[in-house]
Amino acid sequence: MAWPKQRKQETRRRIVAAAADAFRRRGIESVGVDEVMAGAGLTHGGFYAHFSSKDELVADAMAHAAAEVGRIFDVPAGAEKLEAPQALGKSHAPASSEKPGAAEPGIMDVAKFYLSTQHYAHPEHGCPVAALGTELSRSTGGVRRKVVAELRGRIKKLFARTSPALPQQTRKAQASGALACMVGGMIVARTMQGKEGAEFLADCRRFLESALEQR
Amino acid sequence: MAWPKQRKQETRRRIVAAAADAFRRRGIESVGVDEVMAGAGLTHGGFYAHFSSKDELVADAMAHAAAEVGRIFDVPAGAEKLEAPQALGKSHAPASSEKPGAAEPGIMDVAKFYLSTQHYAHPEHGCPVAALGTELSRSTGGVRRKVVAELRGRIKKLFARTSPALPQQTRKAQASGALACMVGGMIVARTMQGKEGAEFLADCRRFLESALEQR
DNA sequence: TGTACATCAGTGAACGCGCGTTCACTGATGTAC
DNA sequence: TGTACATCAGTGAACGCGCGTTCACTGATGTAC
Repeated sequence: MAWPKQRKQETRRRIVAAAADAFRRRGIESVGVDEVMAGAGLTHGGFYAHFSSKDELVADAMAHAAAEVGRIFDVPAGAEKLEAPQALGKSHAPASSEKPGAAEPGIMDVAKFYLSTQHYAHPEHGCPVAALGTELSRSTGGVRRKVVAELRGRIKKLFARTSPALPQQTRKAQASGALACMVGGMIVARTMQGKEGAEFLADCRRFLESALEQR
Repeated sequence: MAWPKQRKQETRRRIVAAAADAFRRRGIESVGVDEVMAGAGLTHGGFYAHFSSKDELVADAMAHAAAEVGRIFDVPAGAEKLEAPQALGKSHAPASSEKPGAAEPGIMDVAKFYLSTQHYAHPEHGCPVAALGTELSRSTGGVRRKVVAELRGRIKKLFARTSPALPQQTRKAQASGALACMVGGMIVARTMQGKEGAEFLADCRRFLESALEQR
């Protein structure tokens, strides 16, 4: 072996990160292999030393993007403090669980990060479903499998944040409905752009807050 | 003039309808001019006798698609019966305002059509935002103007369906939040596909129903 | 320690296909006489 | 009523560019001796 064995892996990771960024910023179909490779500081010819096709890259990039925001859905063990994940750090709205020992973690903790102006302003580091949802809804094979698995995981985590006192069906509806509101809210807000979009986002937060209040 | 003067207009309308169908089914970037023209029973060469560019077609197709589903957002005058629009006809869930003289028209009447299994199964005749939202969120020029105007109109109409007894801000949050839930619900459901997606949709309906209940 | 060698990640030119766009042509239709 | 003509919606070949993919080559790095 003439090269450091882990160097190729690191390059691949850099390509995946550049792809996850570019795809979320400008769309999967609009971004070519050459643009991704340039984003990773490489030339396009080397691409196929790492991936068998653009589709393989897309699948990896979606997994990478999902992992980047996945943390905000995680249910903290016990009443631990919920850290703002790096990607969406400095949210304008501190999660209520940041008061340690206060209320147990609820869906609103997630929603406040998801529907934050930070996330709004940075699709390239945000949820891949919010950035690429309708493109992904038409995807197939490995890409679609990964996306659907991610969605299932999120619903499960949101469900775990609902009140155990409620009937199962209500909890499930809250988890699904809140996810829908988050995804749709971000997509519509980003379509509107600017202040109008930011206000739409704020309304979605208010709506969810009220909808998830003690029932 | 050697040709019936309205024939060209009819052909153009046919092209726009074929485009609105194809775009919503398979995405704007994935559908070529030749595919649209074939869908209208024509050859691709004739396209530029009707449109100056593909982008002009996209703008027209989005307006056509919006009009096709726009009716379900309309506020019926007084307590008139709300007809299921042709595009989403035979919804599985009859709108509550179909009981004439009963409750005034609410957001749930819209949501039941929007989140119906009919709409779920037929993106090609459904809401363009649900079918193409993330592609549209990156659009510019005439396309984006038309889409944003459509979104504003919908929020206005949903607002008009909220209870005048509620504070303005609550009504606005309900209109925006419900729209977000509808759009995101349909996008996520269609990504999941099959029975899983249909169940997700049903949960979104339950969530909205509960969230919009008297407050 | 120093030199020749083997490896292979990355380079850059090239290929081929698809798609938006152009254009010379056709042939169906209505008009003029 | 019938025939020649003008119009122009629609045809189909072609162009050019972008993009996914391939491939012969390079040159930086570690190893052998």
